[in-house]
Amino acid sequence: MVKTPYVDKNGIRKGTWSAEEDEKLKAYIINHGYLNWRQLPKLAGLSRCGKSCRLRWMNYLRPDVKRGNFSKEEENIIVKLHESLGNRWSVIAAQLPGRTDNEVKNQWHSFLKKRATKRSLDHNQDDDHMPKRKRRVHQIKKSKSSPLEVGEGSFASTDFVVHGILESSDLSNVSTSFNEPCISNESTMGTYSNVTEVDPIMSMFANGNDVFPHEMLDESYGDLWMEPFLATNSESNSDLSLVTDWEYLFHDPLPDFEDEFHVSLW
DNA sequence: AATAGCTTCAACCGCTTGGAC
DNA sequence: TGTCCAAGCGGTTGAAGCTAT
Repeated sequence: MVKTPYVDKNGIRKGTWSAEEDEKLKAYIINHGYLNWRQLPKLAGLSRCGKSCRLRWMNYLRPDVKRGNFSKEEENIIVKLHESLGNRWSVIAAQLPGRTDNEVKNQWHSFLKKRATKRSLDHNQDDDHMPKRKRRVHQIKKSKSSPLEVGEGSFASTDFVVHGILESSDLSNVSTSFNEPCISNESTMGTYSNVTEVDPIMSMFANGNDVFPHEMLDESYGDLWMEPFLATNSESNSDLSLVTDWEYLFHDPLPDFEDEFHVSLW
């Protein structure tokens, strides 16, 4: 399952990483961090391009990468998030501590896609019986490359779009050896903190509830990436209203978490 | 046992984004 | 405002491993 190593015309090594290369990269990053991926291979004594080094570190070498099979809970999260976010693998992966976008993507294509398709078909049969509830149309900042409209799934044809999902939440008790920027999206996600509490939403989800709360934030709540999403207790709910159209999104009854979160329904 | 077809997943490629100037 | 560059993201590829015949 590996690509045969070779050296391209520029003398850049490609393909599978050797154990020696791994060690060099790891040692360099542990000692110096990674400020400039393009310079890094030179400084670390590697004949690789910076991109390749970055990928190797992010997807394989960094200490908090979780190896092994996906749990049922993780699979459920992927399916649910994919329903609302589409192929935004890095965003989805950010909700799965220790999992990379590449892993999530591979898992989706090799297994979960079939499951989700089946689920979607099942749900579509029920669409006519859905409760008609008033829905707010969220305006989204649409980028050229990553439109947020959902192109597939059971609600693709409606007026509903997801404004964004709060990504700054650290949904795990992630601990990392380094005080590095959050790896999945350095530019927007801040840093890993020493989070010791599991997010209640996630713990609820992990505890077997087949539901996942999506929060659609109104523009007025500010930059969605900057908001401290962790409304981990009721004290914080005055600043951050979590708005959801839960049943519409997931065709599931709204779970009983209104005690912990301020949930607005229309 | 041989082999064809399928699955898995590490790695690459090309495009987009965002910051600096 | 436009250009350049580094980093990030998602799609795709390729080869080993697995399974069915």
